[in-house]
Amino acid sequence: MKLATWNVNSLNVRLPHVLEWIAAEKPDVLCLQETKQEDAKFPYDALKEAGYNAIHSGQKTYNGVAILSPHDIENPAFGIPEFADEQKRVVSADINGIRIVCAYIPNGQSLESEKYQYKLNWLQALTNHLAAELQQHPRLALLGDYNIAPEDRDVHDPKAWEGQVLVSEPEREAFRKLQALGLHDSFRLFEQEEGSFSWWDYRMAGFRRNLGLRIDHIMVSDALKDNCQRCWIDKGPRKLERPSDHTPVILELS
DNA sequence: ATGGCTTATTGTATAAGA
Repeated sequence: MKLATWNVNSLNVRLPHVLEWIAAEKPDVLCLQETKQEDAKFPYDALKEAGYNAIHSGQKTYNGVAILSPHDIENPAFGIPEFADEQKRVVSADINGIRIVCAYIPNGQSLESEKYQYKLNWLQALTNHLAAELQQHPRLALLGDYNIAPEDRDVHDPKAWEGQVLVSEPEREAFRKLQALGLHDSFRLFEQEEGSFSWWDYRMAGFRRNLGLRIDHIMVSDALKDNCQRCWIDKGPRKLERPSDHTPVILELS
């Protein structure tokens, strides 16, 4: 079983890349973030033709999350219960006996911004919610754009990023709180190349120079840890014309 | 190297992303 996550930065623009990618990779689950479109515009038909069912929670211009799968998508849920949020950032469902949680964690903008406090509050609410979810669903995976580089080795130039969002200590502490629930960063269960990133700035030839961050993650619960076979980042889509600034992360489960 | 890019919007400049 192959699980994947990809921030597409507008599904309207990126649909051709997504269709091409699912045809080639045939993921059992693909979580998308930043679809940036209302549900009425979501391309259910094109995905169905490609053999994929989908659930989506979207809005115009910003945010928007979806789960795609060729399998049945059961018990869908939207958002974080008991955390009122206009922004469409979470969608969950059961697929092949695994609780899939697709999240687009807030960026935070800057440490001084109100959006940063929103990010930290949001992470706390997600963590509380997942603690309860894990009681109900021991087999759980949290996939998405976390907007957190958990360690310095996930940052191309830690010195240059000091004091920025995505790498700050409170954000990393929030990541460790997710780990404390018994969630494992599946990428780090395996030996990986140095300089492995999932996002590169559009500017400054960031991709060509590998000036990236690893901020897209697939965490799995204790019950799934031993099923992890391989986790990797597919840089292929980042090389296409008009790419998303993020590229897919994939986890193979036995 | 604090943005040189890219997205969206009922646009022709602005906001946001990371």
